[in-house]
Amino acid sequence: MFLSLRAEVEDALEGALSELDFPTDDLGIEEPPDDVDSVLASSVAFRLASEAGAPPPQVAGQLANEIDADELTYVAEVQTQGPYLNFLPSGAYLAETLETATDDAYGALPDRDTSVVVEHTSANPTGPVHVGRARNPIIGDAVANLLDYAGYDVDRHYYVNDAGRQMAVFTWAYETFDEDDLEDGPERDRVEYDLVRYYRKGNAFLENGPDEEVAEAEAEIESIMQGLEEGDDETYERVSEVVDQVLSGMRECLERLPAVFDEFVKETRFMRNGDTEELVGRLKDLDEAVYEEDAWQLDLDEHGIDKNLVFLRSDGTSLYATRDLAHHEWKFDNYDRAVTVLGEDHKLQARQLRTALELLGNDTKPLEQVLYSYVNLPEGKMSTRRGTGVDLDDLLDEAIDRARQEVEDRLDDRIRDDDLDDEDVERIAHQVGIGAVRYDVVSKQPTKAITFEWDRALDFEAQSAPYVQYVHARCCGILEEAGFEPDAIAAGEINVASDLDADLLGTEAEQGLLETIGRFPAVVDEAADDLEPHQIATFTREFADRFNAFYRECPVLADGVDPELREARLALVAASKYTVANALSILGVAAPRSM
RNA sequence: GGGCACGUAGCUCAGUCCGGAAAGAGCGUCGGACUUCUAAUCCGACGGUCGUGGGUUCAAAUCCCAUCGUGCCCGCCA
Repeated sequence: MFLSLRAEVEDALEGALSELDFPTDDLGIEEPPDDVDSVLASSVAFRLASEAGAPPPQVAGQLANEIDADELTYVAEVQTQGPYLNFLPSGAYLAETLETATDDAYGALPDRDTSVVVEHTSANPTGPVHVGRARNPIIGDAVANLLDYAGYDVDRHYYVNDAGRQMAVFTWAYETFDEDDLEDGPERDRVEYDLVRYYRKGNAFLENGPDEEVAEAEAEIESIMQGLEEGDDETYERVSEVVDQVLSGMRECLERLPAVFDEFVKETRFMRNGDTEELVGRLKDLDEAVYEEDAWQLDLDEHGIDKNLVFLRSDGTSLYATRDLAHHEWKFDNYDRAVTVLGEDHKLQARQLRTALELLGNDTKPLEQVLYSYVNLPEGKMSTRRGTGVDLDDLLDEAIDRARQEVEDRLDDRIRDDDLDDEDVERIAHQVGIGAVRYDVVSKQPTKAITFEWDRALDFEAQSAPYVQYVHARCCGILEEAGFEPDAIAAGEINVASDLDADLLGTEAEQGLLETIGRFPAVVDEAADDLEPHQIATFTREFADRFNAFYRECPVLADGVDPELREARLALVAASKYTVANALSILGVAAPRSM
């Protein structure tokens, strides 16, 4: 609805400008500050002042006179305030917003008939997922949800690095060492915690072991790499045994968030189907291809990248980057757009990838990257190989424990008489605990550096998930109290009369809430365009503020409330419920029925 | 050394792409509000040379240049 309003305002303003012979290239449309009544405004008058030979406020007046609000559907009135033009929403705008928003798909944009693959996480299958990487699945999942909501046809991919040197090392270590060789037991009863011990042991051995034995190990590792390159089935099986086990454990961890994938794409796929070999041939034919120190590389100096892209080692094996080129051509063949969520430390590689893809004749516009900066510990970087870092499992466990404690502490002074049972407590603990972790990550611009601190990551106060979740629970509480079935609320099947009178919602709190609800689809649209899910988080906070003001000032079910007003307010609560539930679902944060 | 990102209140962050309404939240501090749909809430107070210096503009946190600080990258690793 907001989108229609904006279109209408743009049209009207453009018409007025051309009528007065002013240029129409910049309409100066903006959203006014909170203390202004309008929903949209324009600052064009500033720019026209010199051309018009009149001060801005006078120009604004001329424009306002030129626009006949009676001919507009969603605009009730055009006012000037100094140099600004303010467009006030009409009753029809608010009524249509209310009607549109009382729908469980509110905020979802029309199908764009465009497919997009969102690749995220893609952590090497070397061990437990740690917090240093946790931004990736959380942001990635939200980006995918966001695009889905914005009308794209989304596939979520995890690209599995199962052909790199690390996996060869892991496979060798797994086959070479026994349980007896390992110092400690697994930190957790799950397969990747078990196997990572071999990986760490292997790496330590390669670093500090006796030279002769290390040389033998290196020879074995080299033969595994060669086997993979040649597409040897037995080697593939050996490596797969490690990869598949570790990956299954990591997957379980990610599902706790939950971050789920449509497909785990293994890079060996592009070696075994011949794509990599074919691609290497094409790379060698490029003008930029050079053969230096027995290795094939791309000299990208001319393209502003001073680091060569090595695509074939001197031993003839391909590199991650080589296979990733084949991987991306495959994406281009199968999707209209390709979005990758990756750490800022991969930025240079991303530039090399894009440039090489261009040189190979691909149009790389469909390829977009969302970059985030790593989460570090106060004492430094997290590393799977060295075993430094906080496991995501531990963070989630702690978050749930603290949330459970919170719920139990509050149990005694609950006003609401809804008898939370043990199951509810556990449900709330999970929803709030995990929600808080996700919200904390997804609500910030990904490019900002984060240093991990337990208390900060698990702060339930602040501008956190529980604050927004609580609004949802309040909506549900009111709806339940009004007689709607909890199950229907959970399923989003709240049926309120659609012919009710939005004019009844006349207070500032009600109008402000309705206007905020009306902006939601536009926020989804813009956030999706920018690939910035944190815009949705910012919106949920503004929305929660508005809702709380309404909650404070506008009783819905109290005895003195007129039945018609009660219905209208109930519809507003239902619309609020859908808005906040859907916004939270984009963020991947649970919307609790009660808390 | 070079490239990229970040720098807004004591702390954590919106706002920056696309310049416009005397800089907005939360936490913390201080003071208030539960016989009323859930107080994980709300109201009020205190708190800011938007890193610094220049420039462009009627107008700069926002654009340009320089500079300082922090992070990341500059492997035949991923």
